[in-house]
Amino acid sequence: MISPVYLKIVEDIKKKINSAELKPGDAISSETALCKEYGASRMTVRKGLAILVNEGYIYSIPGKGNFVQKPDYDKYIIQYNEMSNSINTVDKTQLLEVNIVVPDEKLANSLQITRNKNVIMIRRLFFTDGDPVAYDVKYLLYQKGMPIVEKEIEHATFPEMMSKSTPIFALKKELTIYAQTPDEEIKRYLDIYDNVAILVVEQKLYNNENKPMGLGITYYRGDYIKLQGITE
Amino acid sequence: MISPVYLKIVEDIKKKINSAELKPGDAISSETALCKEYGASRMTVRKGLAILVNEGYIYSIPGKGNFVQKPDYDKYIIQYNEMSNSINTVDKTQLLEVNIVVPDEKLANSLQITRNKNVIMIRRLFFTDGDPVAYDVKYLLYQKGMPIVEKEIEHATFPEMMSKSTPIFALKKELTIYAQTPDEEIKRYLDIYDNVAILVVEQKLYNNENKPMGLGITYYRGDYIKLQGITE
DNA sequence: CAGTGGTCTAGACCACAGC
DNA sequence: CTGTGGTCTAGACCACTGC
Repeated sequence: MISPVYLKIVEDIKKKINSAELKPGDAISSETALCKEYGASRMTVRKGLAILVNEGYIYSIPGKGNFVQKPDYDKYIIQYNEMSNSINTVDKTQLLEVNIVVPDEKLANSLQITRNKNVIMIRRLFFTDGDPVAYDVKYLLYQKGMPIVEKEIEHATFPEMMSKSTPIFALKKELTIYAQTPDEEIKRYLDIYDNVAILVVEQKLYNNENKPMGLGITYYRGDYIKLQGITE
Repeated sequence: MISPVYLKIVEDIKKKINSAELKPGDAISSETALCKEYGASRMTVRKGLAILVNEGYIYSIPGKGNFVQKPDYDKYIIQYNEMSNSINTVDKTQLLEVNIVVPDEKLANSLQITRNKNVIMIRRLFFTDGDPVAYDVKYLLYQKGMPIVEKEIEHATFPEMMSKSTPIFALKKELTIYAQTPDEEIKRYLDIYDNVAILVVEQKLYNNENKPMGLGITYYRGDYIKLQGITE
């Protein structure tokens, strides 16, 4: 295997950390020492260390040295949009309603607007293998370029709806996940007769000034849908 | 503001991307062009570009150039352990049972072991403000150095239990989140008389050879607990 | 072939830690 | 003061792309 020197440095130090030869808080050899050890220039050594910093293995204190970082046990990555995640996929959607509504107090608070502003409401049903698996409601602040054509809305995910009017890179999002029992309306939409729990996922979109641009709430049948997160 | 040249380069290019002046797939000025534009050496320019690559703004194709990356809409970060997440905190725990058990078929499959291996089972209750909010069950493969002292177990999170025997950096984890209705046992433990949905979070720990080392299942009262994820 | 990015060097000056 | 990391330069050679 031919590979760059800086990757060799990265691998060696990772091994030492994973095998507990180096423990959190321990100092790494200094950069000049690593230069000698690998017969490399300082920029090459620093390139390797920069990768370790980026991957969360070490951190630097100027004037002191490089040290082993305490890992973040609790950080998970979750791939989610309302129509697909790492386990489930929605294969059919049905548009129930597109309307301009006046927000109630809770919604106005959530979107940080006054109650005299109008909001676009979109209600949809999601299906997998012919079964209704989720009831989806979205509230969007109206903006120029916003899609109000039904064909554009029916199959779009939340960021896709917004990206018509806001540059995609500028969007920040927030997920809130909880469980609740279904009300009568949701039971009707999701064909629920027994006792089934609902997994609720709220998506909130912000623009780059941290102003809320939209709220989406998706009610999944708890016996059909699972979410999954993994560590890096 | 005094700041390094490479950060100036990063900010300038980010601005162009966020304002949609540069769109996904577009080429960035070549490295030599950026050198002239900023009067900087190539290593300095490349340091800036490396940051943009790392943050997911651009990607490189050797021999061709640097290009604007299509952002990953659907990636969320979630901070979770069974006792605290970004919204809720457990302030009291009660150890119900520590025992050696023989796994049933489902558990044996999940841990990829044969049914004649013994497994440590730990059952706990979690409280917030005096109310029982979660019922927690863990199954651990027995290993040398494993804590079987009740005091060590009662307040420990899952990775803490394992880190006594496995280097912490070597642990990979997986979360599965779903909703279900409580069975009688859970209703009893969580003081549930009405119709309350349960938010179930399964944690699975793997060592660095991707061998399962433990399974944890936490049953949260749906009316008490929410999880939250954010985009980077 | 010229232009691109990927790796690497052997220096330099700076700010900061700690003695 | 020495040793540390942070920034930066002005070159170099390589492999790859596309004409």
